[in-house]
Amino acid sequence: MREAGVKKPNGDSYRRIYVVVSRIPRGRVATYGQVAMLAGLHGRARLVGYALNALSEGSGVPWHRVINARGEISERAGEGPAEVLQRLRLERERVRFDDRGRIALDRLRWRPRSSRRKA
DNA sequence: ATGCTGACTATGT
DNA sequence: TACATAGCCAGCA
Repeated sequence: MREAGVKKPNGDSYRRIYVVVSRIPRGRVATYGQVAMLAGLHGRARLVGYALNALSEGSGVPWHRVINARGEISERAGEGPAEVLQRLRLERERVRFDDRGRIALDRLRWRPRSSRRKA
């Protein structure tokens, strides 16, 4: 049982995901799993990838701030400019990549107040 | 209905 | 650190 009897239309899931992604501040990143959890979809990280894939260009959703748990940009099927575009957009927000093309998640991961313990 | 695929992750080796 | 597995779930043949 997921959510203990709480009923929720699956179509609503994408919308929730977009809302969460839209909250990620500039210069910060979040992982697919993290977005899923914040959207009330714990354990359904793949769904986040699905939702972002369905996004259109002028959606205004900062999809480029979502990366995988290893701190890398996930590769899409086939080859496309999306991955390169994602890195360029992040670098423009001053997000740095190391030699292996990874981001220092410990340092740049977005920590919303709701999941932040007192300093 | 079944089976496969995919912008994923946690865990074990 | 890297690879293999199992779990995950929507969309499509």
